Amino acid sequence: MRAGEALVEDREQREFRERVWLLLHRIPPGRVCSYGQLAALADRPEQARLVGRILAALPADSRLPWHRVVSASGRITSPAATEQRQRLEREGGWVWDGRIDLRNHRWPTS
DNA sequence: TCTGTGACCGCGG
DNA sequence: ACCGCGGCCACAG
Repeated sequence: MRAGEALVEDREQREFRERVWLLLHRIPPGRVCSYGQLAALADRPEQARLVGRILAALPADSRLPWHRVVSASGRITSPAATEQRQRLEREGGWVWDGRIDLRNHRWPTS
C-alpha cells in the first residue's frame, strides 16, 4: 500500500470518529441508541465494533453520554455496566435484568 | 507477519 | 428467546 492511501484511511477514520461523537452528543436523556445504529448514522453501517472502540477510547471525564449506547438487543455490554445502569436509571429507570426497553426509548425515533 | 481479542450484528437452528 | 457462526476490523503481543 502506498503512503498516500494510508493517510486517506487515517483521515476517514478520524472523520468517522468525529461523526460518532456528534451523534452521541445528540442522543437526548431518557433515550438510547445501539452501536450498529450509530455506525449506520455515521455512514459506516458495518462498523458497529469500531463504535465500541471509539467509546472505549473516550476520556474518563468525558461529558459525552456514552451510557446511552447499548447493544442492538438492548443489553448493556460495556465494561462499566454498573455505572451505565445507574446513569440510565437516573434518567428514566427502565433497566430490567441488564436490559433496556428499546420499544419506548430508542433514538432516533422511528 | 500472524494471531487472538473485543463496549457488535444479523442470520439461522 | 437463546446460542453459534461468520463477517467486520483496529490493535497488541
